[in-house]
Amino acid sequence: METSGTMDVRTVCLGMLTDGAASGYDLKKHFESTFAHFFAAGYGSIYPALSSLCEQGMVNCECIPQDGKPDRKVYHITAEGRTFLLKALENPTPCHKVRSEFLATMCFAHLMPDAQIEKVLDSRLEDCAYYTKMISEVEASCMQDWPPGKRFVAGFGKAMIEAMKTYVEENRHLLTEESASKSATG
Amino acid sequence: METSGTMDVRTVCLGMLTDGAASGYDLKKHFESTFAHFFAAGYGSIYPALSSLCEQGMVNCECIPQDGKPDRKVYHITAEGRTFLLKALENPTPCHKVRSEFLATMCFAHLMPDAQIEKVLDSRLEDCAYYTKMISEVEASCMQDWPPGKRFVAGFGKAMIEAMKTYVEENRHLLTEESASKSATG
DNA sequence: TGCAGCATGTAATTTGTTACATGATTAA
DNA sequence: TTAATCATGTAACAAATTACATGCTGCA
Repeated sequence: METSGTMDVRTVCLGMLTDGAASGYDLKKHFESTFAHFFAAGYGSIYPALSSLCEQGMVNCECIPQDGKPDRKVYHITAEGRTFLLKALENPTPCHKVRSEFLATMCFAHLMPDAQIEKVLDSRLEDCAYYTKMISEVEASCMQDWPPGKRFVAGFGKAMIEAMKTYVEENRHLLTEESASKSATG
Repeated sequence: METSGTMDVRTVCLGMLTDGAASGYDLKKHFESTFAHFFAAGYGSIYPALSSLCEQGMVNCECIPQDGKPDRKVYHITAEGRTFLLKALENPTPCHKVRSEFLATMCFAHLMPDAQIEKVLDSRLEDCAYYTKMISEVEASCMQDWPPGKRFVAGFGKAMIEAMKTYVEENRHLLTEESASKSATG
């Protein structure tokens, strides 16, 4: 039985190309903006992904010569590519995985000095602020062009980041000595 | 310059052993319960991690013979292991990564039939329910033994999952034809 | 003078997943 | 009798990260 595919870097690149032809460099920008909060990919996976899609006829490559720079390679999705993408989208239970070294670290907060814990929490809040700002910016610049799915996804990101920020702010006191002595004496 | 380590499977296993000696099989249970919402690891990474920690003197292995079953190998953290763990915890900016094939799929919802979108959303809510229940159960059974960090982490998981559930329930209507025709006619 | 941006790619390495391999005990 | 739990591990594979490699343009 042939199962429906997974949304790996290849397939996400293919999906991005349904919005219009683009180069690997262009796709990287999407991974750094709209997709940044839930799907990471660097040139080291994007370029091989596009080559492989090309070999398999999922995309066509248009080489645009440039002076000085390497040829700009603009990829267009093909009919086969669309079919393949639709198949990948058929998976009824796509995963949503979290891999958090932050939480793994906080599990052992009792082994850390308070100042160190505070730094870790502050850096997490900075990260939240970064993503919140970034999503708001991309929304402001191009949300009107987006299909409903992308709006849903951007809103999802904002909601999750906001929840993270709120939780960290409201519960960080649980992690420090101050609170330990308070609960011991209070 | 020697940078502070990362919280990979090895290091998380080492951290788990600060709670008391345990076997690979025991650690797997932690990965399936308390750590499940933010750190995945299977036997294929746990056993090699423990072997490698043993070789490097981070842990000692106590072999307990059993009838029928293979020897139970119980690992104890050593002083060097503790030093190494503390070093790993020094990273002031531990990452929190999301890899979501669910959101990647929803980006292309406009290419999917409504029924398919609904299935994907329902499966996501089921996943939320699973994690919520699981965290509540482990909290009920052993939260009193936990250091504050673990309580913080469990609460974090519940808050994030709750936020996800709420967002999906309140915004799923944005993704279907029904809403598209409503907004076109309304 | 130097850095950021444009623009591509490969190769080595790291990391983790999946499948394979074994086999007793116990409860439904 | 059949599935789950206990209990370990390896080998092949997949996937992605990092470092390497090149080189022009334009801004500060």
